[in-house]
Formats: sequence, structure tokens, C-alpha cells
Amino acid sequence: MRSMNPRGIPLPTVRRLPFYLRLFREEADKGTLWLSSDFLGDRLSLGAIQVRKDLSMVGAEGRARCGFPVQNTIEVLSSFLGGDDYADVFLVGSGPLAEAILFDGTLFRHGFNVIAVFDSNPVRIGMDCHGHDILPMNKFPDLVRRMNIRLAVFAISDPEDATNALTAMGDSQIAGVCDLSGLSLAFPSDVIVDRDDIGSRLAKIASELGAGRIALRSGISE
Amino acid sequence: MRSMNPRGIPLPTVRRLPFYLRLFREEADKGTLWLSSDFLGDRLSLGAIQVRKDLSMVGAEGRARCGFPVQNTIEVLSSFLGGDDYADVFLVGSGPLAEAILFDGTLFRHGFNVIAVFDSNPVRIGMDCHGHDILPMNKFPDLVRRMNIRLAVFAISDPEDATNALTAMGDSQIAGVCDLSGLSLAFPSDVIVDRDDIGSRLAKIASELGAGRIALRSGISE
DNA sequence: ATTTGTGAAATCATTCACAGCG
DNA sequence: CGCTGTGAATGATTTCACAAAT
Repeated sequence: MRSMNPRGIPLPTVRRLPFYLRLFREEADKGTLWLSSDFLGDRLSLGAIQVRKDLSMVGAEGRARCGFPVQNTIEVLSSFLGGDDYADVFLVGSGPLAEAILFDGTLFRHGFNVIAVFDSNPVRIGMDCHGHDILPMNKFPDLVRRMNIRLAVFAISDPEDATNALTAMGDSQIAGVCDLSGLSLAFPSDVIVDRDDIGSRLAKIASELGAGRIALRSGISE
Repeated sequence: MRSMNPRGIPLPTVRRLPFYLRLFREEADKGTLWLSSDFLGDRLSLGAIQVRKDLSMVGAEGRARCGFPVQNTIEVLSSFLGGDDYADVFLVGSGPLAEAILFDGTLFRHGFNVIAVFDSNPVRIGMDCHGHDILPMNKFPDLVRRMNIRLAVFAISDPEDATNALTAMGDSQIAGVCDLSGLSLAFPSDVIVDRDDIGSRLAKIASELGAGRIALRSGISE
């Protein structure tokens, strides 16, 4: 029953981990002591086997007939997710999208902290963005180095402001960026970029649905 | 469990398509006539081979020594992405996240239209959300059916409001949901749900950095 | 009787190697 | 040459089948 997988955890698994953690925490608040992979899978629209594989990857152990112990699994998951030095992030952008990110606390709930907010638009510098002073982009590289920040969220959707901000980031030592701008910005090639936008997600869902229709027509069930 | 799509196009490919389309359109505005897979790959942090494979999947054809014809490829891509009946979507939620989505026009730029905005919080009903009347959730199922809507974006992050909204959606015929709430909501099992939040994306990036992993060329990810 | 745990198999996606064309 | 096109190889992830555990 002792499985270990130190490193080499599938990326899709890593992305699901925060969801498990939150669900475990929710249930902990209700006083639940055990959660089965079946229950977790139902709630997260995943197969039970996938859930068990994922949890076994980070060393979480369950018990036959009971499921996974809530408190212990929370510890395993949160230490895996939060136990590194990637928890502090910079937010680039201070517009509606950036505000939404700060406002709804998604990052915070995942154990990430927005340490500072930057913008390339001179008009916004010095203004307040949910309790953060908006800093000019030219301070970005130096602060990244001095505060040892590795991750940034990029949330400027105006193409011109975005390009300016990108230029300012170019010289920095930032290691990873989550780009929500929906633009095709040419980040330096040594930066790990994770691009996303809602349009592309909807395109994906639409495509999956298209499949459903075909499957129905050809009588392939499931 | 996971179905294939109409033309057997890999889901990750489908998610990259909108990014190609946007880039082609940008370059079209500049008067560019041809784009090489090399150029596209650089801009999107993808390998050139991946770009060619993706484009060939939707039937876009390039020309040796030149690349892909800008106008024609735009037509191929946009007809593939927009040429179905999934372009109209409902937006569930009217808070900061929902406003951000409407404001920065990400959906619109990808060929999706937000047709109506709903909320489960009685206080918000009838208020204005970027030009849309906020409708009560109890109208959701009927309007889904009558307007033949298949996709919804779920953007309520308050757990109680979210749960109420979900209940109201339960009876509807909605086929796919892009859930931005970051909550673990139990959508009906016949609904295709695309769950994601920024926290989970950062966790993924952090993991790539930490494990010193491949990261061959990271890019638009699933 | 259920529910976890896991190697093996299947599925899915990316990258390679090289053919073909302008 | 430079660049596209694609079957084959590789790699990654999910699912299966069943053993082990309580």
C-alpha cells in the first residue's frame, strides 16, 4: 500500500490536485472524516480510477471500505501544493480581468499570494487595485530578482499595453507566466508560458459536443 | 467516457485553433500574405511541426517555400470554429468575473456571443450588466430550450449563489459548461464541464519549474 | 461487499524522419 | 535550398482488470 512517486507526476494530475484539495477542505468543514474516490469523481466529473491514480501520485493513501482520510489527505495535498517557493506571484495588469482575479480570491484559495500589481499604462500607476498600489512595469525585473519571485499572471488584454508590459518583462528572471490575455505575445523562449482564454475553452467544449452528436447517430453508446 | 470529435481532431488541437486564427487575423491587418509554421510556432511557443499538424487537421493547406496563405487560412479556421451552432452562449453570473469576461470581449473575439446574462442572487435581477438585463435563473432552462443554446459560461464564485444557480440549471438541456467558479460544483453527469482556474494553472507551471521538467516548449495547454 | 492500489493495455498526442514540392 | 505534409515512432495519460485489504 505504499506507493511513491517522488517526481514525474503527470501535468494533468498536477492541475487536478488543487480541485481535490478544495473539495477535501469543503467536506472537512462539514465534519466529514472519509471521502471515497467515487464521491470525489462524481463531484469533479472524473472517473474514480483517475482520482485514485492522482492521489496515489502524491502519496495520499486511502483505506479499503472507507476511502481517503480527510484531514490527512488535506495535509498531504497542501504540503505538496504549497510547500514550495512558488506561492508568491506578481500580477501584471490592473484592469477588469486583474480585478476579477483579485476580487474572487481564486489564487488565494489555491495557496498563491499576489504580492504586487503592475501595469504598463502610465495613467494607472499609483492607483489602487484591491489594496495594492499599482506599480510601473520598469520596477518589475528588479523586484522579481530581489523578492525571488518565479511566477506571474499576465492579465492585460489591450494589445498595446500588453506589448509594452511584455517588453518590460523581457529582461526579468521570471520563470513562468500564466497568460490570460488571449493575445499572441512572444514571451522569451526560456519562460514557461501557460496560455489560456475562455474562447479557446468554449471551442474545445463545442468540439466535444459535436462528437456527442456523431456518437449518437452512429449508435456508439457512451 | 471521453468521446472523439467529429473529424477526429485532438482536443488540444482544437484549443489551439483560436490562437492561430487570432494571429492570422492580426497579421492580415498588417497586410501579410503568407505565414510560415516556423513563425506561428515562435509566436505561440509551439513547435513548427505541431503547427503544421494542427492546421492540416482542419484542412488548411500551405505552400512549400511560402507557408500558409493568410486570407484562405483565416476562412478555413473561422468557418471551422464559428461555422456551427455553438456560437451563442449564456453567461451565468454578473459579478466582477462575469463583467471582466464581457468587458474585455474575449468571447466575442473568438466568435462567441453572450446572448443573455443570468444570476441567482435576487438583488441583481433586473440590473444592467454591460448592456444585458440580468435575468433570474428560473428563466434559464426555458430559454435554453427555446433559443437552442448549448453552451454556458459559469462565473459565480460565491458558493451559495453558485449552488442556487446550479440547481436552476439542473433541469435545463444545456450541453456544455465552462466553469470558471473555481468551486467543486456537481454538475449533472450528462453535461460536459470544462473546469479550470488560475490557481490550478499556476500549480502546473510551478510543477514544471520545480521538477525541472521537459518543458520542451510550453505553450497553449489543455 | 466495497473500496483502494497498481501493473498492463489502450488511447491519445507530440515529435521524428523523411518524402515532395516550389 | 526552405518549407509543407504525413506515416511511423515515441511519449504521456487514461482506462482496464484484478489483486489486496478491511
